[in-house]
Amino acid sequence: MNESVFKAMADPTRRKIVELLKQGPKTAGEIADHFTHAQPTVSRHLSVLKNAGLVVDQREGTFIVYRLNTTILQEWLAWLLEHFGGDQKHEKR
Amino acid sequence: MNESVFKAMADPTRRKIVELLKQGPKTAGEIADHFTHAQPTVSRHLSVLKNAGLVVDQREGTFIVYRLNTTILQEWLAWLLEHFGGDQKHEKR
DNA sequence: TTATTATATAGCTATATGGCTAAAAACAAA
DNA sequence: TTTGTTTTTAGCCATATAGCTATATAATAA
Repeated sequence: MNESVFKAMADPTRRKIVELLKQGPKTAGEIADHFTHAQPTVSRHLSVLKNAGLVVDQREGTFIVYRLNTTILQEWLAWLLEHFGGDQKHEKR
Repeated sequence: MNESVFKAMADPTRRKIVELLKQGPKTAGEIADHFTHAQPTVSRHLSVLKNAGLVVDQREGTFIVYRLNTTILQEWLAWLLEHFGGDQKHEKR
C-alpha cells in the first residue's frame, strides 16, 4: 500500500475533503468554501490528495472539478482490514 | 475519532509494530530487534502509539511488555469504514 | 486587448516529525 | 552498595508539514 495514501489521510482537512467528495464531484472553489482556510491552503491539500491518487481533477472551462478515486480509497480500506482487522487468535502471551 | 490515532498509524514503523503486537505482547527490546533503527528511536515510536491509546505497557521486572489495545484499533477501523467505506450512491454529478 | 474569475504555484514562517547519541531511571543480582 | 540490564528521556539536527500572502496561469467575456 502506498505510503502517501496514509500521509494524505492523516490530515483532518483532507479527510473532510474526501468525505465531501464522497457525495459527488466538486470544484476546487466549492471545496474551499467548506473551510475557513485560505484558498491556496485548500489547493495544496487537494494536490496532496491528488499525488496520493485519492482524487483526480479535470478542467471544465474556468473551473477544475475534483472527484474521488473510489478505487484507491477502497483499496486502502481493504489493506487496513487485511492487516489490522479481524481477531488475534494466535496470541502468544 | 482521535486525531492522534491517525497520526500514529501514518508511520510505517509504527504500523509494523502494531502488526507485531497483533501476534501477541512483546517487550520493548523484542520489538526493537525487528528494526534497524536505534533502540531509543523505537522507544519513541512506542510512546507515540501509547499516547494514541493503541498500545498499553506493563512493567515486568526489568522488562516492559507492550500489548495491543485491540479496542482502539478496531474502533479506528470501524470509524474509517463508517466514514469512507461503502458506496457513494448519492452522487450529484 | 483588457479585465475578470478560478485556481495553482512560489516563497516564506512556524511547528512537527523522526532520526541519532548520551544520559538518566528502574529494577535485579551480587 | 555496586554492577549490569532494560528502557526511557533529554537534547540535538535535518527534513517535512501546514499555514499564510503575493504572484502566476488559464480560461472566458467584454
